[in-house]
Amino acid sequence: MPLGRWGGISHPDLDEITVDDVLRALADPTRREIVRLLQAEGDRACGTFGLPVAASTLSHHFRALRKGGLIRQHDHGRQRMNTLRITELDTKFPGLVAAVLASAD
Amino acid sequence: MPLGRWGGISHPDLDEITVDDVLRALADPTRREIVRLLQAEGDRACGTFGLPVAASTLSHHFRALRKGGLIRQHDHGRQRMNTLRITELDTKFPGLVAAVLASAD
DNA sequence: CGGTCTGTTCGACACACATCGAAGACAGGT
DNA sequence: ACCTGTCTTCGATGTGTGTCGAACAGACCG
Repeated sequence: MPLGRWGGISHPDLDEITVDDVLRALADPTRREIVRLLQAEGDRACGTFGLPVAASTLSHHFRALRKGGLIRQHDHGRQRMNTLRITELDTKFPGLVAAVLASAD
Repeated sequence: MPLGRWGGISHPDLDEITVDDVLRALADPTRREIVRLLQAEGDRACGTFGLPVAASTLSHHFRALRKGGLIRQHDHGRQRMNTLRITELDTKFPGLVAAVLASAD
């Protein structure tokens, strides 16, 4: 009996997040694009990014961002909302995310 | 007839360096350590980092850093010197490398 | 020239990862 | 109850990458 959208989404504490986590998460262009859109236009559901990848791939990227501490997720009806943890992250890695976001791909 | 240390080491122009190159290069802890030591203690030869990896692995990492635009190399006698391209990089990706270097692993 | 030191190249290997389609889980609406 | 819309999980696949040892190239020194 496989489980569907389960788990009460788990987010790492700020203390647990390493620079390695963050850099590995940001080392993918699709994920950087997600983070950029979140910063530019605010919170949004997983399906509302117009990215040229399959839904399952998208899901994989969102998990990577969540485990890397880049985003926070919470369910809202049938959609899953994403929020940038940029303020938190900036206290631990000052300027890191901002510098990446400022750099066009 | 394999070639040895050949090629007149090739470095990418600043224009060619993408944020993807830089982030992929910095996404490895060994390479981050190399960059940190270069920033902290200045230019040095490949063999003078006390890193727990084989020489061939080291060589692989230096090439990754060079192709990613992070360092510049030039031969000096039998050793190869490494220089951080931090000033150059900072004009293109302001604060990026500094933010990474400021974050302890 | 022969030996040594430094660093690179070459395979080979294991593992991580981006990608996809198919199937499943849940929430809402009809 | 059923269908639909949204997202996740699973399994498979291809590609990338970190690691190593062995062999090689070139510089220096005796």
